[in-house]
Amino acid sequence: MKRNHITQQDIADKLKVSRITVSKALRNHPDISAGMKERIIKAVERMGYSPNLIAKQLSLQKTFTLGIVVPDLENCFFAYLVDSIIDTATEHNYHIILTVSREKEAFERNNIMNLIGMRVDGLLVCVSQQTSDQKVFKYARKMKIPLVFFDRAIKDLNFSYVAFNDKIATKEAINQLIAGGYTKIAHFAGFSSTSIGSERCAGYKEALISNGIPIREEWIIEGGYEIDDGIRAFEKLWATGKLPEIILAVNDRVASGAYKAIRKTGLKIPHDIGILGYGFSDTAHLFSPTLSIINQDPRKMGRIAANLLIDEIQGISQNSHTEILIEVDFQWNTSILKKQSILS
Amino acid sequence: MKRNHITQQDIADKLKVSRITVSKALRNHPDISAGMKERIIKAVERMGYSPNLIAKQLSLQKTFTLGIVVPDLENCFFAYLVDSIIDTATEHNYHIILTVSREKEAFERNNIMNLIGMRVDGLLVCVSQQTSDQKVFKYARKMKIPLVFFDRAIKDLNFSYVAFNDKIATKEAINQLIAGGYTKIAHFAGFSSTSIGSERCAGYKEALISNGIPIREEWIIEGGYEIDDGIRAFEKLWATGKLPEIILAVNDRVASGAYKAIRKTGLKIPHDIGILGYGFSDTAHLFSPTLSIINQDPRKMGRIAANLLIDEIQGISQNSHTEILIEVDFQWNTSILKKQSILS
DNA sequence: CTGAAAGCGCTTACAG
DNA sequence: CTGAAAGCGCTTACAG
Repeated sequence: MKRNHITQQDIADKLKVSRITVSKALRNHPDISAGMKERIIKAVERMGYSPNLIAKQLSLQKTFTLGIVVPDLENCFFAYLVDSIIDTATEHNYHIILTVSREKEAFERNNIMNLIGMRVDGLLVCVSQQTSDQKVFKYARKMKIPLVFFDRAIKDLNFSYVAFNDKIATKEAINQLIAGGYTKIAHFAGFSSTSIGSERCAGYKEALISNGIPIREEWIIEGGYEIDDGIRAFEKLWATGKLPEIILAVNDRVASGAYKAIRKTGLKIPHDIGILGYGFSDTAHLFSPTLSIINQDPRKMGRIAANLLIDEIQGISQNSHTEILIEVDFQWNTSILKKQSILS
Repeated sequence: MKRNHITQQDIADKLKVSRITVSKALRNHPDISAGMKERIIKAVERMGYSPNLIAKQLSLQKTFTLGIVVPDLENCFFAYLVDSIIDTATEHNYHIILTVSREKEAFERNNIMNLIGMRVDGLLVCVSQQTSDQKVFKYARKMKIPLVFFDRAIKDLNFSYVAFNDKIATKEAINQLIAGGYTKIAHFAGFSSTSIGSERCAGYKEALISNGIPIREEWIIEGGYEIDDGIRAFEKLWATGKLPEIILAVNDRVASGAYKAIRKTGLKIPHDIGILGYGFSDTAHLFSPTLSIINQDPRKMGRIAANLLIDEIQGISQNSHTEILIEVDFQWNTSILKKQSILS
């Protein structure tokens, strides 16, 4: 199927000038007279000219395109994040080529090589959980392609990265709960083998210890990251017969599972038991009662990562090894009761 | 900042052959001997050659890239949809350039013109709610760029489109509820000015009428599409003192608002009142109890739309004006009680 | 103020 | 089996 695109040459022919004149006029080059520019602009509109950016990119050796690799767009956190990256990129006149790795190392490698082939000006990568081979990243480094990791990073490669300060945020949130009069806090944890799981759990433990509250191992229930894991975790807790005042769930899906399991027993949230999760505002408000969260704002992360990358591309931030840990705030919603001492 | 990319010429120089030989060897052209191919492949790996796809695209006049325009990626429905488009595109070796219109006509136009400038092989567009000017779409048509609308379409332009069959799905779902013994069904509607709002409401009314159930205007509460609209709608309903058995909420956010407002009154879902929403499985299961839905599967829509577009690009489906209405199924989850008559 | 030349990195006929 | 020529649509020095 033949397309109908007009070229600068076509315009030049029509106007009986050289195509260089057209090219210059379109870029508002001082060489060209105002009158000629006007004639050319008119012709461009009349003829429906759309500049071939591919050709422009090839000749400029710059694509004004950023490549993104996310593990999974079905995770709404990443959707918000990508949305925010697109916002920031668009502001700076960059396009976005989006790829998904499905948490598979092979896909990730493929995606990155493809993006390099497309000669993106820079890469924004959240590494898959599987990734162990650093070859493709070393290749990007060798090719001097600016790359910024977000959310998850390979630390020993000296690329810039942006992440949440999970441990500190967790400690801070638990401190607030304790200050609010709570002492019995359980944790539905992820796997200690993942950085998310271990960081969050470490924050939980440290907060308790620093407040002189003994850690009860039976209140740390390692499970996973899905709804069913939250259900199972609560069932396990329920079976012990000793309930905490608060459950800290490792993410919102686990929190949702906890909601379901709690409801089944007839207990009421927040009156009989409170829940705290990690997540972000929009999802938290879908819950009823609204889920209290250690609030990890994906838009903030997206904006920071994209700006960092664009700065590196434009050579503003010279030596590409910046580490940014985003502060996370605690959002106390209706899934946890405020005790009297707090209200006053 | 200078990149370090190797070109075919570099490889040719190293091997003392012509760059055409290299080009042919890389495309596995029969002209080239097996021995030479092997030497070249080796050199490619040793030297870290990554083919410049931009140059390839320019010379082939084909980019193997699809352009997407969605109104908003923060709507998880679109996130799932884009994810599925990427899946399908990747299978067929297409890249994705993703743009977001924020429901703004000007952004949409800009995005499309940019994508055409990037010479995407085809466009996948969900038009913004604002869009009234068809100029940019007529331009795409004139340029013979394959375009497929999804979810929302401009019908009188003869482009292909894929949408959900909202009206029929609604009727079917309500029929099932009625067959299950329910007759008192209220509708928290969107705006009748939007196609989504009017289609769904029309399906609701037709189902009641065809079952001989009178329509009670006070049970059709027009509001909006957000959580707060669901809260307000239930408060209005509650104030009348006459509750239905089931509420049909125009989407999952409105359903979530209804959950909250219902809980506040002390009523229990599903025992005192049941809820049915439009949405998709993953979000529905976050609710507790899980939300019954008229199940609009975004992945299905994404896959169908992408395949349709790719077929048109490859000239398989010749005359680009296919309309596909996706059948929607009813997913009966725990937010609606199954009455005895159904269970048996 | 206008234009001819050379180049970006690839590919596709064509000739030998 | 190998390579020289022309082209994709743009841009950037350079010369007049």
